[in-house]
Amino acid sequence: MAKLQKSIDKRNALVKATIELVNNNGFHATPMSKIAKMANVSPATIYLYFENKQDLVNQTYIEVKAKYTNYAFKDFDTTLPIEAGFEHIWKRIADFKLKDSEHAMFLAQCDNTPMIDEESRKEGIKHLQPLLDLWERGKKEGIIKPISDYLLYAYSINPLSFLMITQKRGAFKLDKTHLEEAYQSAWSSIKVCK
Amino acid sequence: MAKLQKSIDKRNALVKATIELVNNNGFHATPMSKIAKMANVSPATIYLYFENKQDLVNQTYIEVKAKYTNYAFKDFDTTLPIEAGFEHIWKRIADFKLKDSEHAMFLAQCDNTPMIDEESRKEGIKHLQPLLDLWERGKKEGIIKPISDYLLYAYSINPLSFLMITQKRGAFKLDKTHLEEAYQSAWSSIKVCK
DNA sequence: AAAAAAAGAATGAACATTCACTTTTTTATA
DNA sequence: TATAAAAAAGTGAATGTTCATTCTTTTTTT
Repeated sequence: MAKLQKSIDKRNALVKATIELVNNNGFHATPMSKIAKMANVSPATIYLYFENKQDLVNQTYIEVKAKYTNYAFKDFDTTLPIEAGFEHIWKRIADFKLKDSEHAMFLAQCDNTPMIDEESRKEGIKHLQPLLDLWERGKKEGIIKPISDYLLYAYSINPLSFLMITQKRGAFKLDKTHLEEAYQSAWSSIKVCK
Repeated sequence: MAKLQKSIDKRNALVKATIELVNNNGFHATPMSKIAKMANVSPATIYLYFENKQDLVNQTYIEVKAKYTNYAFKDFDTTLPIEAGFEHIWKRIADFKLKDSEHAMFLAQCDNTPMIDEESRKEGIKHLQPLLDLWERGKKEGIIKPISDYLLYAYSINPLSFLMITQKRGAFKLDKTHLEEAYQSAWSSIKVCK
């Protein structure tokens, strides 16, 4: 138990260090030695927990992605009406992206780079189902536009990544008002408009 | 003249090779030696045209960004009504992102990575002014939502990057119909809705 | 005392950049 | 216009560094 405990702590420290360094320097400039130093561990120790650097990054990605989707769909009530259900999920995702920007930033970087194995990427996408189901239902009820899920995602969810990155760069700050405006834009873009 | 000609060819070949390799392998896995090989040039020659790797990447970024905005605003008529003007720009941007996906992909990767100097990044943003002017006018006329330009961009333009990447990964194909749907979503998200 | 975990130092490969030399182009002179 | 000296462009092979990974030894746990 003590042994396991200790191990998990080190593993977590390594994952945390990876996220932090990749966020600040990019994958191309985060050597194993720095990861080890930041996690207070010898470089050799990393290899007790991970096969190699790629494995470390893949596992980190999968872990962060899971944290993201868990947060997004926590307490989601599938019986909610479409708009309320969407608003709930949207606001939780917004919350995650803007408050936990360390993790969100890491995901954004992974999602736009050939840094992650295709396999791990697929692993990470799996958990979006509840949102897809909601959209499916919304299309049937004539509330959501009958268009590809990729389009719905691109317009209603993905903009949050851009806003998060922009905010992180200090170009502007997303406050409560902006957030409500953003939500309205997201909803306008996918709802059926008369 | 002959001399200049030759130089520009090599320089272009280097820039082109950089784009291609960074697209396929990521910045972290494109060594100068490969860039040189792909451009049919000795590694040492790169340093006749660029200070170092960072400089090569920065210059490539600025060049591609300029190509993008030039394309987007070519023949733009500032006297067009708001919606028609927006549609024109939007469709040109869509055209660029989907048809010239090599360049668009490179920009997407640069925009989400600490791969580019902050200075070069600023250099690249400068040329978006015509769109911002259009929005300004649209807000005054009560046609465009009176919200931050960052929000307008996030919802009406940025989704195209996501769609381009998704398409590049082979997950789905953006055809004519999708494109019209995408435009409608973009416009719905920023227009004032009664 | 044996096994597991961890460490620091070593290894070898890959890399960005520079060096010393060669080829090509330009310029100046006849 | 032809030619030779000078300059520029280009090269392949070093150079020194950085890095991922492994090896050997030490420390901790069982």
